[in-house]
Amino acid sequence: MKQEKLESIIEAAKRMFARYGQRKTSMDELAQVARVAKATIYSHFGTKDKVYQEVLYSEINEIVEKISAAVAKESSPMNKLTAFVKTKFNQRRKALNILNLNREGIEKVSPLAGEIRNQLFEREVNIISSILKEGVDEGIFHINNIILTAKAICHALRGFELTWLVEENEERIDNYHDELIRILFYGLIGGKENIK
Amino acid sequence: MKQEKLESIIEAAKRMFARYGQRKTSMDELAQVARVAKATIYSHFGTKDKVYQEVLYSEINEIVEKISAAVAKESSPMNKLTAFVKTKFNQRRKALNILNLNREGIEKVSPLAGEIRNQLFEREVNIISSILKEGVDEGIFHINNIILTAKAICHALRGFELTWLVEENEERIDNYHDELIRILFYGLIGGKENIK
Amino acid sequence: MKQEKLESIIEAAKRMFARYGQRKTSMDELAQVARVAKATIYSHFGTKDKVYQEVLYSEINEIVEKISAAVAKESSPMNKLTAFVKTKFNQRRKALNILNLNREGIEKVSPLAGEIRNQLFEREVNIISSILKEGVDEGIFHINNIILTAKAICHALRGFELTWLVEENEERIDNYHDELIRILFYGLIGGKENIK
Amino acid sequence: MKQEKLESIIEAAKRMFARYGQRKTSMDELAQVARVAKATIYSHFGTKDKVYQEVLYSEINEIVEKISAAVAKESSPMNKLTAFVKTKFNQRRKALNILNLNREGIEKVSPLAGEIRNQLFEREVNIISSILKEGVDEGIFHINNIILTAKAICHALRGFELTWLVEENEERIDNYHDELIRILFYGLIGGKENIK
DNA sequence: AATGAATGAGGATTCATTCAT
DNA sequence: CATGAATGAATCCTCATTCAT
Repeated sequence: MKQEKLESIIEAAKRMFARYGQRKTSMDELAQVARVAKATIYSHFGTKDKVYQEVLYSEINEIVEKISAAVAKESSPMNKLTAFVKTKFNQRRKALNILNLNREGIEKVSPLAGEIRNQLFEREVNIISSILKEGVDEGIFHINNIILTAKAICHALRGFELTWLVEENEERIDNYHDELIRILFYGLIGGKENIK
Repeated sequence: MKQEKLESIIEAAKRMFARYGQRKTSMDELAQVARVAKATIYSHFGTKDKVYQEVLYSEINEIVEKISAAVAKESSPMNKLTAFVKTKFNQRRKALNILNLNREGIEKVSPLAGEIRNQLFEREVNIISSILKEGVDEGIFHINNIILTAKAICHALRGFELTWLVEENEERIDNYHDELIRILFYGLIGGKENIK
Repeated sequence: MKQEKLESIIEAAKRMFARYGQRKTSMDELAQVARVAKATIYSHFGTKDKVYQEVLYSEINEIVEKISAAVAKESSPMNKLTAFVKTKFNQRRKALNILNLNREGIEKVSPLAGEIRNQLFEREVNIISSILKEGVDEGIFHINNIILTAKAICHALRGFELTWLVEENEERIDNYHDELIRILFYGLIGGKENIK
Repeated sequence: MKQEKLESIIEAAKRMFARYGQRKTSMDELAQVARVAKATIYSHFGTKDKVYQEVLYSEINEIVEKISAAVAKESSPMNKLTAFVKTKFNQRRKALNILNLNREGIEKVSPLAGEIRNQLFEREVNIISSILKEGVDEGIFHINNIILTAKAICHALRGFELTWLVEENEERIDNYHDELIRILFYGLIGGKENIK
């Protein structure tokens, strides 16, 4: 397929899936927006679901890349963790579909989509684990089970994803994140008078 | 409408929406399962969405009731917080539709559903705020902005909801929760050597 | 469903399936011809195939009825056999779809259709068997295996069905039938000088 | 076109048309099975129907050849007739598409296909006619109108073709054929006590 | 000659909703 | 109040065929 058309389809799919979700995005409209015949999309992707998956894969790769890069720039575990959270949340606009995965059915919409989502989760857990281990080795973090803690943090962070598209006020969201980071580091008991 | 039929409809709706989601539950099937004519549902609820909302309202009321009761039983803020988390997650089987709201589209599925969901969120934030305030007053918790912290915690907890239906292993989920609670209290830096 | 619309659908289906075959008859056109909404057909029949089967059943019942009646009118086995053949072939215009079953795919088009077709075959075999038995009892026919002979005759008669729609000249077809009947009674060796 | 590719296409077409019928065999699949680009088939054959016809021609030629050879081997008219029937039915596996022509639409599938089919019919009638004439000349067969009788026999034989692919039990089919041959020779009245 | 790409024209089926009885 | 019947609007997908290279 000509690169031009293929990109047009993917681009349109990214936008439309993001805005309307997998279910509500019809192949008719997608073809219209991509300025391509519907059958052209089918000749290349075969299924609506395949198009969706393609978009998803592209997004999680981009996210992980950006996060990894941001984390690598920092030297202390605490800063790395902060960088992780900040970067993850700043990627929100470029990964609207992964987000929607939280808002639309997962297995119900696309069986493979759940798997893709889990892939992202695993990779995030790996990065967090590395950071935590580093912190433990340096004597900064005090954790018994690193993997478990990493997963708990990733689960918790996922909760914020849900807010991204609903809450309009960016500043307020950032405040939540700051607060979450403080809790992560110092807990409700340790206090946060030393932070920032 | 006869009480009997109405209950049959609601009950069927709860089960089917929970299992298939709003979108994938057709009014045809719903009527069939409820042993009622489709038009009967319409004559009473008017819209598929209205049926859905009725189910959601019923569920969030039940959840908040249970959580409030569990929290009231405890005396220390720390135990109250723990009770909150445990109870919230134990309600999962009785509130499958609220859960699905995280997994299916929100506004995309039902405009009002998002509002209902937010209602639950607000009520949870209120409960958490009360607990935090109590802890601050007693000098146990060290927090600057209580509301902000409460919201951050609620957001974080929401992340775990997503896991409920996917993860099969209950025990593992409980471990995550324990770990999260520890982090909430002591943070990554404070350690958790004093807990449990 | 109102009798009126239902009949309109069945009638249109009979005509269209007969003319275009199951595959080439689109539900869109069928609905249009029946002056009914496409969904109306689906609400009653559920599937294109179900509509087809309904038509088929109706036709084989009519055929068997007519044949049975015609056979019952005759007294001698030879005349009964002749009546069978003549009547069967005169029903052709009223059972175009059963005919088409020979010309379109059977299992390939509709799994059940093959079964329905076989049903007709079985009933025809039964009628022929009765006639043959009568003839044998009266000492007119000389046959070892009645069932086998009945089936062979029915198979052979089926071959003529294929011609019905292709051959235009009715008279010529009738000649073939006369010839076939003579062969059936006297064979190639016995000659036919005594007949008619 | 390279001989290799052309043969690959024809061979694949024979198999696929035989198994799925003209309609259900898509050019996409055919190209895939033949390991050729779809457009390659079109550049050579022009139309799906042309491919089909090519296959049909090839098959009827083979059938007639085999039948003629088998008939030529026998000397008595009765044995020739028997050889005709046996050989015709033994060719069934090598001429699946001609068979399918009885099971799929004819004109509806391919306008020319009907003609090709008739060609086979005519050639079969010619062979039978020759045999019958020989029998009449030798005083063995007693027939008034040879052509008519030949056609009637061919029509009847066609009825058995339909059974070939449905009935699984070969032995049972052979019994029907024996029975048919007996009827052809001796009729229902003449009896068959002298046969075999 | 061979092909990858593109497409127009359907085609079956689903579904929320309305309405006369 | 309850319902059987009817429907318009979508929706995903298939396929024979064309065409530039």
